[in-house]
Amino acid sequence: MAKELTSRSENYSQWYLDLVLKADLAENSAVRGCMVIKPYGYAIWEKMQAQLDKMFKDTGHVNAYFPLFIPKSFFSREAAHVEGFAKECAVVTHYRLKNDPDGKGVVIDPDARLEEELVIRPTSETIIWNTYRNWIQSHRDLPLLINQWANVVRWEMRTRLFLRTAEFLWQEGHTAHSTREEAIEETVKIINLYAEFAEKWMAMPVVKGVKSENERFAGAVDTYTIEALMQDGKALQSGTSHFLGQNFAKAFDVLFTNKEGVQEYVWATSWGVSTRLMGALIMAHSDDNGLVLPPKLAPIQVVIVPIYKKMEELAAISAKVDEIIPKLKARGITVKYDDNDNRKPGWKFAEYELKGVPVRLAMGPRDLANGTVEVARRDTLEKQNLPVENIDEYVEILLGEIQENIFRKALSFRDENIRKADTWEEFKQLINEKGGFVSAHWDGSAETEQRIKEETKATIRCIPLDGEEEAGQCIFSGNPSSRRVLFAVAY
RNA sequence: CGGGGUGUAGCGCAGUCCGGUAGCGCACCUGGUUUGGGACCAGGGGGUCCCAGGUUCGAAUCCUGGUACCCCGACCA
Repeated sequence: MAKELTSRSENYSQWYLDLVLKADLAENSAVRGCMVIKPYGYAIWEKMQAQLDKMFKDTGHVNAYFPLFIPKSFFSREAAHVEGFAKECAVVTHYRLKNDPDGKGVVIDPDARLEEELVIRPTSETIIWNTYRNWIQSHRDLPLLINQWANVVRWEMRTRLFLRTAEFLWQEGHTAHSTREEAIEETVKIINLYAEFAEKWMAMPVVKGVKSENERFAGAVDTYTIEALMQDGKALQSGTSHFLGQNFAKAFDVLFTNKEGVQEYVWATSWGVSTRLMGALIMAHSDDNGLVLPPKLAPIQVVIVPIYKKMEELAAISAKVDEIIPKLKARGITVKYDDNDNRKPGWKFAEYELKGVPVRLAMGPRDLANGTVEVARRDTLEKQNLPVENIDEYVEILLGEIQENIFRKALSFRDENIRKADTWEEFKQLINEKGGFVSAHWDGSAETEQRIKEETKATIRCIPLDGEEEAGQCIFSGNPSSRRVLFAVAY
């Protein structure tokens, strides 16, 4: 019993941390706030990347790469943007080290000070729009639909593996359009794409909506978001898509000549999802036995464990397994045969449950004699013995079933945890005692939002896109409101 | 940046109050027995006790200064 997980009921955040460490997803590095993503964790991220990249390309986007460093002056161009990001940036001031004159290691060479400091990108709008100025002259150059996969740095004060790290991996899309309508259409297209990815691939239901002014991206006109609900009742912002209006075009002088021959500022969007999605994925489905991964993103979808006493038995089992593996692979299923003799079956069962492998096949002498195999599914922990012929077909169907089942489970949890509040007392009680999303009327003012946050820690997660017009009164101020918004305590 | 805590083997910790041979569990190595839910026995290897200075015959332990990380708040994808 090497790896004990803290249970969720005992201490949810410790459970999360234990899980990330013990499932070998990531660990803290020698650098404060920065993590090492380990091979198993990175393999999950690669699967996410592959699918997202495909979805971006299917919608007409192309990849490019812009520099890690951004001249400091670029940050002063867009006022709201500076305000939002300036505080948390890492800055490069020198370009050379030299041997310490006292003979101890190296020191910064004071003669190597940069003329202009370089900011390590917290996001790339500025460097990209500075570049777009040279790329865009005419409406014929538009739209420009570019994505980049990159790392960014935000000097966060408190960090948590995957959920908030000083350096993180993400993709950031930056598009340029000739009309406001087209840019808004792009913003919405992407938030829908993110929602589809979250639900179909991560099996994680999300609420699509628009951010309030307080929660909006620095420099955006509108921020669209997908919000997910974690098992502890806290919300996690999982992806954002921003309509930037002409703010960055104006800041970086990006103009195009329209069909009428008139110069206009370009319309912009930007959008991103990050390795935070890993945190969301981990928390969305996992249990006290470890990770539960949706089959579509599991690096190993099926593990086969042999059970044997003598080496002859192992040989016989391996021969049978060698027939099964090609059939599974032919169906596009990723399979691992763990015939490592140093670990007992019980150890392997526990280990692969911890790692969230969706399906486990176990085969021993008994199965060999009966022509069967033991099939165990990670989501429900159910086991059954099935005939070994056509097991590949069964496993393929089962993987699909698991994908659906964990989504349904997460969806009903989410839906059970959206509650309406019509009075301030009711609101406070729901936030404090039940958590989850609370749907309530809000007067639309930043002050009210701020006061609610101070008193309950709850913030407006979003104004849901599918919300209906409904006359009501703000739960805090009593002022009139035309629709409900979703509040929650967030990560 | 405020409040609290911790730095001792790869990991988790005891030892520190009261100075005197650096320990335990897991992991690791060797051999054997095991293998249908985290095996057992025997043997073995592994340490600048966070750093610097001080007190002392002698410091993981006492004193001074530093430093790193973790947790709780304010800030955030």
